[in-house]
Amino acid sequence: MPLSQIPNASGTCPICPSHGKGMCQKMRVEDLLQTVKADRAQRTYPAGESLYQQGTTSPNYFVVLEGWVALSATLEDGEKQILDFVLPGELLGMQPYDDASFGHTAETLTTTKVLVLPRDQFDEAMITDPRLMSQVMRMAACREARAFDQMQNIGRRSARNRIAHMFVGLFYQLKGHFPQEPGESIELNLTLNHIGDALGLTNVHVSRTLGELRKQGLLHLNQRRMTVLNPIALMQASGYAATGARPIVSPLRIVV
Amino acid sequence: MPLSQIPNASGTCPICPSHGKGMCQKMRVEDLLQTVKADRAQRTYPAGESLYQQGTTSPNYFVVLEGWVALSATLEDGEKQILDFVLPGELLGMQPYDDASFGHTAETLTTTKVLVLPRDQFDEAMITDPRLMSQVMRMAACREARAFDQMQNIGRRSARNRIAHMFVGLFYQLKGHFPQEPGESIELNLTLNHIGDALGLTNVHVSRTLGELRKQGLLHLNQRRMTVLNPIALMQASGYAATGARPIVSPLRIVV
DNA sequence: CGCCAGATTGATACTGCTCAATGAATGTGG
DNA sequence: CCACATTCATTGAGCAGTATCAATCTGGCG
Repeated sequence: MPLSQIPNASGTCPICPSHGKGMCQKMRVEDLLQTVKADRAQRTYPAGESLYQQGTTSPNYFVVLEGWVALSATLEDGEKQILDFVLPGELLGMQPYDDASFGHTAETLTTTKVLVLPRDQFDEAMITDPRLMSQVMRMAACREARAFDQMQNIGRRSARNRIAHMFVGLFYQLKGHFPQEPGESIELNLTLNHIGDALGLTNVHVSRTLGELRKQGLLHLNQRRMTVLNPIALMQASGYAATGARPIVSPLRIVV
Repeated sequence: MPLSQIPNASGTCPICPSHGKGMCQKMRVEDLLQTVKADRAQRTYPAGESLYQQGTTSPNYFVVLEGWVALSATLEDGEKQILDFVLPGELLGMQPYDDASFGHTAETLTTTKVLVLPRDQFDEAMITDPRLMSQVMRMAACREARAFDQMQNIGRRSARNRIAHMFVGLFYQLKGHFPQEPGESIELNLTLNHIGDALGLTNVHVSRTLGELRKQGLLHLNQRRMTVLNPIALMQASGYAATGARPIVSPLRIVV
């Protein structure tokens, strides 16, 4: 039996390429809690706090239920790199070794509601229920793929194209499709500093480049809302148009 | 029972931070084959071939037994980014969805011996044997961590420091410890182009920067052999000295 | 109203890239 | 074993893209 056909999650998600084949799935929080045999422990964080910090360990996994979380690392010289944005439905806290300390910090960008899952119980549940483990494994593979995508973006694209790529990726994650009509917009809970830290640029340069994109009529960013003006040109700049590749969306989302 | 204590792999590895706690393990190929119920199918590739290619699917997983493999992606404009170097003992071919196509190419840098594992059988084995799956999951988490490390390197360090970081990381993976004595050396099966593609630099700039590092007496690269001249200064430049973090080594290695 | 974080803009410096020429090493066929 | 081709590395000159520093502007909020 292929991993994908393990019957566990209920419902399919309309976004991912494997739509309808049972791979991209939604799991209900209560089903998860039952599998893990854990009580519902929800916690709400204001913007700007950390779920866990670089260099520490945590006895919990977290499921993001609402809000945006950024994974970031601070280097020896104080430079910060944002590694990934985590949107609702994803699981945080996986580690290569049980006692490993985190190599990055998970900080909230908005008010964020998370589900707290004791590590012991969750690990135990994965052993007794391979269906769960296989889904977590897929999620891990997905995160690697997203990290690879980011590496290409940072390493090999111009500032202009980096921004376009990131924005289109987030657009797709949030809306479930590529930008098509002029005027479509998403809410970006990000400052220019966040964008710069994610893309290996300074906030100053992000500002200039956004101005350019604006002037060229590709997109518009104002008050944390990004509006697409010219979807064709934006897709072109993002790099998604040429390859036909799609942004990577987690194969599993955990929902209330 | 913590995931780490699932008894499957035999032997511990002397490298990783969890040494001796049963987490970083070696698994023998014959044990793996027995678990997977697969025949021993080995294949040898000359340097410069691909195990699988970006945009395609593969019905196999691969275990690298000997040689170096690079994971790389080519962008719409032909620019190439090397995403990771895969050394012997690691498993390749995990995917977020069953029918997903690869977002990157796995190409051999040297003559490479790999073990070929049919995807169906391996997936099946992971379901029936959670011990195996848990180890693969850890490996996936490790790969994410390594990707994160690379992102920091590319996004936020100078060319000089990027090179130092990468070389120290590879040194650690190969030798099991940080450079300590002047004169210690490793074989890097890489051209300057490979190094540049991994670090988001041009081969020209890598050449210049290596010249500088040489002149400053940190290290020396010649005929694919990197010799450490000043371990202290090199560690400083690599960023490992300041944070105390260690290069990420896979928690599982599959050996003959 | 005043404060403050975030965004914008300008001037200047620097890092790393491009293009191009040359040199060194490696491989190939005769 | 040599002549040649090919790939890889080095070096120089000039340029492009991004950073830095600093000043100013804007909008939200106590």
